[in-house]
Amino acid sequence: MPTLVVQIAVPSPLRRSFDYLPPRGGEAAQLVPGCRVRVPFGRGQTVGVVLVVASQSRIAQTRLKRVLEVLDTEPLLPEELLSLLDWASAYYHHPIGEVVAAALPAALRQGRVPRARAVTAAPPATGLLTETPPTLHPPQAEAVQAVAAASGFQAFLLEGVTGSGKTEVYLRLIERVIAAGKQALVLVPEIALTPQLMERFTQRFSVPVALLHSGLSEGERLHAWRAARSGQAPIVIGTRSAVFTPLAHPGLIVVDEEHDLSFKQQDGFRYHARDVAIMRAQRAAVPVLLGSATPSLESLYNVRAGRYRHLLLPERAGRATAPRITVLDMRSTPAEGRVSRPLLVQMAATLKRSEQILVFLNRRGYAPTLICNACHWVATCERCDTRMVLSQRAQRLTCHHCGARRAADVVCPAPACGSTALYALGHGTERVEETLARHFPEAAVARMDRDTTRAKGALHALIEDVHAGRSQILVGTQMLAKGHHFPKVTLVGILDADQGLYGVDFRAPERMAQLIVQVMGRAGRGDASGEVVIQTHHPEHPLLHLLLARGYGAFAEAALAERAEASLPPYSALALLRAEAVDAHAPQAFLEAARAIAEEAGVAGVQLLGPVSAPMERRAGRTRAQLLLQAPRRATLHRLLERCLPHWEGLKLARRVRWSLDVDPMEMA
DNA sequence: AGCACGCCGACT
DNA sequence: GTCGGCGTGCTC
Repeated sequence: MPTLVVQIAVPSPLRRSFDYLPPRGGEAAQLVPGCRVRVPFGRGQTVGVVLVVASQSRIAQTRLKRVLEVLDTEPLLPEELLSLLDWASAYYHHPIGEVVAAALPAALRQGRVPRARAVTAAPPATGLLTETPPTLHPPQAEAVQAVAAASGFQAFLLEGVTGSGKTEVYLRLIERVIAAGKQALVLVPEIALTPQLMERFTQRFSVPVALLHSGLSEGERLHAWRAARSGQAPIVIGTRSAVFTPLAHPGLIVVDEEHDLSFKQQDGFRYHARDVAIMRAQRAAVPVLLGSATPSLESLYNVRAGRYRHLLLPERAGRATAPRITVLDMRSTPAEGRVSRPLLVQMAATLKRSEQILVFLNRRGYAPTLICNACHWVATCERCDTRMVLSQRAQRLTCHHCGARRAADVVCPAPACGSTALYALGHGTERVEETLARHFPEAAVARMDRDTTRAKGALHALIEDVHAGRSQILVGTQMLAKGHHFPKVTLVGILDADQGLYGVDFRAPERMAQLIVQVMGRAGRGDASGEVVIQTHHPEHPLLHLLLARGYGAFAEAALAERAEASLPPYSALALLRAEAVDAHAPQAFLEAARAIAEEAGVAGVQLLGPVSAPMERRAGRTRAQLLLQAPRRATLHRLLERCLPHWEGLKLARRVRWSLDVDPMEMA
């Protein structure tokens, strides 16, 4: 009988699996891929997941240790999911142990044996539906038909503005999936959007819905995870990490708001849940539906390349008219604070009609700068290359990058100044709220940003106040733009439409366009037609122009042409090697060594850009630098990364910095 | 990443 | 004479 060797994913930052001998006794038959095992590792023990049972190892037999215990009688992670995790580990060049860990609730990661829990039998409903679905309009019916007709894997991009009925398309498809005895996995960008979707689903269907997001307790998470894995929950809704939830009978994957940046994990295992969802659907041989009013340029590119099928939902017929748009050139428009006079006039008229207003500004706090009038000293963060943001009626300074906070200065601390003429420069949501409250004393002004929604239930309370008419004006950051439906809002003001447009990030125009379109979708959802006021300092920007004159499709077309011209994604593949350290020179030194290794790797066609300082060089007391790797073809880039990583890891300098590799970076900062 | 081993300064 | 600093190496 040949000796078996078990390859195991062990939770460690090492980019490899570990080989073990089967346990003593007759447990070998239980060593099925996807089962958890307890193994000796280093000094102690740890819990790993069986990846492969092989006949031999590259490690000398004598060095192999034995599996101590098999924790599961059947695989916790099905084959389909293991293969996906393996792909993700290779694609994102992230350690398999950490990737596998991302697919398990903490309780199971720690080796707890799942106890069969008494299943509370759902009150057996007579049918699948608890409400009668509305009639589909023809484009919706066509979309449903197209996806339902897919046999096996096929990717669809469902494009439709707010109110065009994307969710109804999801519901109809899910209905079919459930009727066929299968499960639907629905991914949403944020926790805040899960209750709304949950409500739509529980209103429509009389089946259990498993909800997975970061706000759950460990117990709740485990429960939902098991309901998904067992097939007991035909509908699984979740944020990013839910893309790795095992499903007994996968039937459909939906990625709602597919363009949203929250799908990209920004630390550790930097995967993009939308892209992982595509790969998962392929492995599970099920259709995948990406929905958005403002599809990412990547997805539109995939439509062009014939990889995705484009399903378009035109604006719904019932809607009065598209919102009327006014663009204001802020270089020549009088304003009160950040709010232009024409917008104030429109606001007054809207309030008079007892309608509601959203005011959007992507900057929280009172003012982004506290400055001395006498010597021009500016309050900066000690640990970051940034200014402290003045908050809470000028009482406190906060750094939005490292979280540092202190009392606002009353006297200028600059040597030999001592002036008391310190003033707030610039405008954040808090200050705009103040401006509007002063200008419209009779109206109730509310603010919705990270600061006012931190507390549990605060977001819900704010939304309720708008719905109940207790707030007439709502000032907020981009969280305003996401999915909340306020039927009585007829005016939307965007105070800084062009923010970041001329910055370092090549995705800035795409984000601006998405934001404008999403915010426009908030205006006039009821019977009244809406108005949108866009304030900008760059009304001549060609892409902004195109967006407002001819819509998102024309914008995307032009933006893609620019990307092609500059050989930027999706016309090339990027990876970003980042490094940071308290020692100001270590990151550059590490990246230079990394670059030298990459140059010697002998992979033609990869451009190495840098190392350069990160856009904000110092953050939280660490100096940051980055090296950008760009290749016309993804395969080329991967070949290079595969060759370089073992050498990068082996660098002595690597131990002196915190470094990370970001494949398909979404933010260059 | 942890965690140990290993070789040089301030303490009982 | 020891406790402990973090540089270096290893994890099947």
